[in-house]
Amino acid sequence: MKQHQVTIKDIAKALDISVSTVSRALKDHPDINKETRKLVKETARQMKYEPNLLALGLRRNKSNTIGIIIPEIVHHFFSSVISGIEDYAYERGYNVMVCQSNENYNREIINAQALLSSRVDGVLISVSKSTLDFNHFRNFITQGIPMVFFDRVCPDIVTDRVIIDDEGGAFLATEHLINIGCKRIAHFAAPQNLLIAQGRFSGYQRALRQNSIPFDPKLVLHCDTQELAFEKTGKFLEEFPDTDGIFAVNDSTAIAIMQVIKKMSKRVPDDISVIGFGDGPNALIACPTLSTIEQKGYEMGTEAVNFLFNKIENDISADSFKTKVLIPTLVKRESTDRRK
Amino acid sequence: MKQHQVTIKDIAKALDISVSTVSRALKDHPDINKETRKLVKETARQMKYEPNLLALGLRRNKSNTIGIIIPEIVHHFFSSVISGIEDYAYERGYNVMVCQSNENYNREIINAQALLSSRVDGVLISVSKSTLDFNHFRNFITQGIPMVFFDRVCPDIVTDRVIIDDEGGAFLATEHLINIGCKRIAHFAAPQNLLIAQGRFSGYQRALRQNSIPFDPKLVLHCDTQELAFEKTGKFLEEFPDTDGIFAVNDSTAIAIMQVIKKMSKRVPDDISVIGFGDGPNALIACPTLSTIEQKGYEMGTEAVNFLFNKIENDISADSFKTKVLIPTLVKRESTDRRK
DNA sequence: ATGAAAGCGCTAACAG
DNA sequence: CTGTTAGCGCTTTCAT
Repeated sequence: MKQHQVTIKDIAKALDISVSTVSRALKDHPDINKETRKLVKETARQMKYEPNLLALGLRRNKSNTIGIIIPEIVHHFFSSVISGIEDYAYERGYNVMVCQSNENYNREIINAQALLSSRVDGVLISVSKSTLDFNHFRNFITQGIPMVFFDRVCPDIVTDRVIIDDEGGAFLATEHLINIGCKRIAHFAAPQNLLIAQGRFSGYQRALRQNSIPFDPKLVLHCDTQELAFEKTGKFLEEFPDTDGIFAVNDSTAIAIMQVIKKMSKRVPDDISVIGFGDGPNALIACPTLSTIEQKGYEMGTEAVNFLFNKIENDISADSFKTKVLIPTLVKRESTDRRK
Repeated sequence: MKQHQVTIKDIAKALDISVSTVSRALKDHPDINKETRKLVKETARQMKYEPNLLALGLRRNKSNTIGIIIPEIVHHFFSSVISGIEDYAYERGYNVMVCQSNENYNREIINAQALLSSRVDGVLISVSKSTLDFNHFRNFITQGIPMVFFDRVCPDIVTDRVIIDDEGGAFLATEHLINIGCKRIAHFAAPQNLLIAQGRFSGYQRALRQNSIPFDPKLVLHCDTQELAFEKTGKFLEEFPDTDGIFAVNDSTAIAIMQVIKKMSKRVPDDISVIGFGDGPNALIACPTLSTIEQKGYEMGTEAVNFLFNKIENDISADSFKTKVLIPTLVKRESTDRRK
């Protein structure tokens, strides 16, 4: 059974002084006698006093907690972001509450409510694939709770944002395929309601255009997971056997595509070159190693939480909103290496 | 700036009734008139009322939050555990506070304090590699806060535990190497202060013993990360060129070992067979695909949090402690497939 | 069926 | 330098 945890009242009683003296002594209030302060602190230590954050939060209307809503934790990119957020929050003395939406809109709504109820001081959000309506996020704004979107941002809501230059990254990826000689380049894309998916698609198109390669909508399909790749790649390549390059919207899809290609006894990169997006650890493990676009998750986390703390701690500039765009870089590996 | 969030007081004022009526109406207290209840609930909805969990927690001495202390979030196994915990906690209406120790003892102490201050209702812990003293965890016991260790458990403290049968898993792995014909089997191990490392080492030894293969301490080395594997594998294999099997304490080490072996122009599995432990997604991506021991992270998370809720919600059996042992299974893949 | 008031742990006027 | 008191939002006796 949960015990009564030591309170300042207990300390006060033990020393026969008032709670306010204890409170002040613990936080080095200048008015307090040095002797008293020392005594109080020592007693607190002995009694294993830990301040009650619930009480403090109630009093100050500040929980010292930030919330995260993220599609899924088990994903190298997202867990890297969380790690960055956690490390930075730790330095600043904040706790982190993590909610995963599991790409589910309804769960995202409940997550938002939970964070509202927990009176978090700020939220960091990456929206679920299935989310089309964003009103559940507006409540944070109404309540004056700072909110920063990262990666999967919300198009309709004006807030701070940390994003990758998806368009630019996709452009780099596609142009790289063109440079190594690919003529018929397919794009395995994510659902177009996500801005990141739109950006990557645009970058792909721009690269084709700038290199005078005709855009063929048949070469673009919705396929953004390993499972879908296993399901669709075979049929796709039978239907379009002249495909000689594939730009996949993420690494795990790209790797699955390569595995299917290998099973079909075609070779990567010689018959079909493949490039992904993300540069997780898998890219280096895959055979051939996967060319991809580097996307710094940890850095995205620290940048996002940095924006958040700026808003939380100086509520002055509360209505100027910034967008930080992280510039991705091309990582060339074996899956696009045709020099032979 | 953080706004005043709507309270029951605001609702009471709006309807010109007392706060106690509002409170009761919101939680379907039988004494309340149906009309009133309906009215209150409707008004609450309109005013976007969200109960203040800080106040509730203070009042009830229960935060509806559970804490996790974990070595690192960016790790497939651990993030799977968190995911399991989060999903289950979500179902039960609990929030999850995540702290990562980054394998750092001092940070683990501070994490524990933070969770104590946040008055979490229970904690789930996997200890850091560098932790040798466990007194910071005892405070949870003193405070009557249920605690469950998972995977990296604490040897000295009596609590609920969820572990993998590491000894058994390691036995399976090693015996599999023996069965396919390996004679000189090395073990790339983790620091022996971790119980899991001890277990895996013992399983390795038992398999050798039961198969009458002499145990050679020179074939055991501390090497439990990708980096260490890149650094040490080459030298090791030069020194012991007759090594024909390696059991690595985890998958990422095993995969790095295979990469080094390939660079040395030896073949896996024919010259040296390799087996890992964990069965993360990497095992399937590696070339050759990695034989390994399956370790169910998500299930470990749900089991652990299930133990925790039993303790939290029926504080009756508060001093009977259970240990759940998850039985790992052998997954045979190409890295140990010598049938040719 | 509803209201008044106390109290959870803490801080911050205000008073001495 | 220290103590008294009110109040953060909520629940819960105890009245009515």
